[in-house]
Amino acid sequence: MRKQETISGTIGNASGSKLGIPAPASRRAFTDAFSMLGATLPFRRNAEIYGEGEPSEYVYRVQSGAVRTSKLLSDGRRQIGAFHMPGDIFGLEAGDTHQFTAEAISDVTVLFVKRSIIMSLAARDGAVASELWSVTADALRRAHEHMLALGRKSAQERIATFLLGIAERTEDYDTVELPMSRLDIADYLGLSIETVSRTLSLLESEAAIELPSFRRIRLRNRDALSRLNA
Amino acid sequence: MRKQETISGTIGNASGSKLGIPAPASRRAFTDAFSMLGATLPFRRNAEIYGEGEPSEYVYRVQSGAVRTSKLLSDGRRQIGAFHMPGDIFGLEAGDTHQFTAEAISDVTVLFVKRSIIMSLAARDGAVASELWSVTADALRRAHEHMLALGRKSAQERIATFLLGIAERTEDYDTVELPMSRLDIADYLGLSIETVSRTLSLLESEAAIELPSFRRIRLRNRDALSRLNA
DNA sequence: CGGGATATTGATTGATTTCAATGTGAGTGG
DNA sequence: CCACTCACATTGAAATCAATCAATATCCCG
Repeated sequence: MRKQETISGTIGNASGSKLGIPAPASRRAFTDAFSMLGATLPFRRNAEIYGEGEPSEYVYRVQSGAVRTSKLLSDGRRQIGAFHMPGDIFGLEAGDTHQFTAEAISDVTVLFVKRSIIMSLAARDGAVASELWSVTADALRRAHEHMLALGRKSAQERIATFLLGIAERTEDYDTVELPMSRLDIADYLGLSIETVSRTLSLLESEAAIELPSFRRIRLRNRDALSRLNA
Repeated sequence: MRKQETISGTIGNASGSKLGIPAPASRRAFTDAFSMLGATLPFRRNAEIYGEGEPSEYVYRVQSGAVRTSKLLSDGRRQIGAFHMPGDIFGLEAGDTHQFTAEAISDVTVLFVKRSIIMSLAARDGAVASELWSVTADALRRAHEHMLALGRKSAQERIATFLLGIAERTEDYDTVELPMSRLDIADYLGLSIETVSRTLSLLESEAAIELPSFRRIRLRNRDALSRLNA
């Protein structure tokens, strides 16, 4: 598998990013263009959407399901840069080839638009250009936040940060439905699956969370998690 | 090897970033605007240029010297996101407040321009908007590359990646003059200073590098380092 | 030529990984 | 509907890499 990437962060709602500049009315020019121009494409669980090193011809938006973007080292070690949830843009990168691999975590539907179309649209329409920048700058902010976790946080802190981050964009404020496997979480957080598993068990034993099933986590004590969020 | 920024970002020559779109003539519209409009400001070694959480009123370009941008955890653990060298843009972020602290590593001179001016310029001039996006997308690419190092690389691999990345943008292809301390390197690579020091010594004992003085490193065997670059 | 900051080196500890079973759950076919 | 199976997850024990604790050593500065 190859990889490339685009936006990172976590599950960031790319379209919700804010401009630093007063451009309120134009905030959705790019997003709207996507909705108008985008064609729909479905992918099965684990299918590759694009691979690292491939020409980056299209830009994507998650319609339903979840997508991971990751990079591999030559010996197979993997770093997931971001999980993309519905509404998130991915595949928008500097350069002509994807720096990441994008894969479907669950069955997903994406919208896609030719990159060249996005770019020429941006060249003509300042509002589009502005939102285009915002989406990228927001991804950068999340990437930086994640660097802090990877470089300086303990396993417990990384898990706590991850859980709170996911919960933020969940309907049910307290119960998180994870679309991704433990391995995905491990590769996102720079840990082994065993450490992820052990740390979740530990947090459960401390009554910070509850694990009703593999893919479902109930946050019982946000304060405890926030404290770990350093 | 070319001047690809592979690494860690840093020191990236922001103005040299490539668009994915044919926009050759406009590549320096933003950079040029900076040169025209920017006011000069000097900072002493270790002086703070701006602090995390402060309103992000200006955008900066390094004129001379080196700058680090970093984030702190509440207990003082620090992650340096990037080192900025002459020509690099920094301080350009999503949102109205800085997500980082920027400090002078050595005595530095920076150019700065009001963010609002940059933004309205971009709104009017597609070439500026395009380069603005490129600069940010390029920073994102480096951040992602660095995430891979922080999440998945060993100490030796991180150091090798770091050295090759810095050497890429050095005049003298073989001898690297480090503007930053071991502590800065450690906080950039997510290691302790002792591990940085030990790893450099190890690489020296393997004849991959030579350490004529604290701040100077000679690369004696790039292949050995590249092998570690995974 | 000192002196403090910065860096190296050594010894030890400790968090996380790795290796190794065991457990659990969802899907399939009888 | 149940049994089987395979992928995924948990748990345990041992090994390992890097952090921490602790002295020196070196460099740059005045």
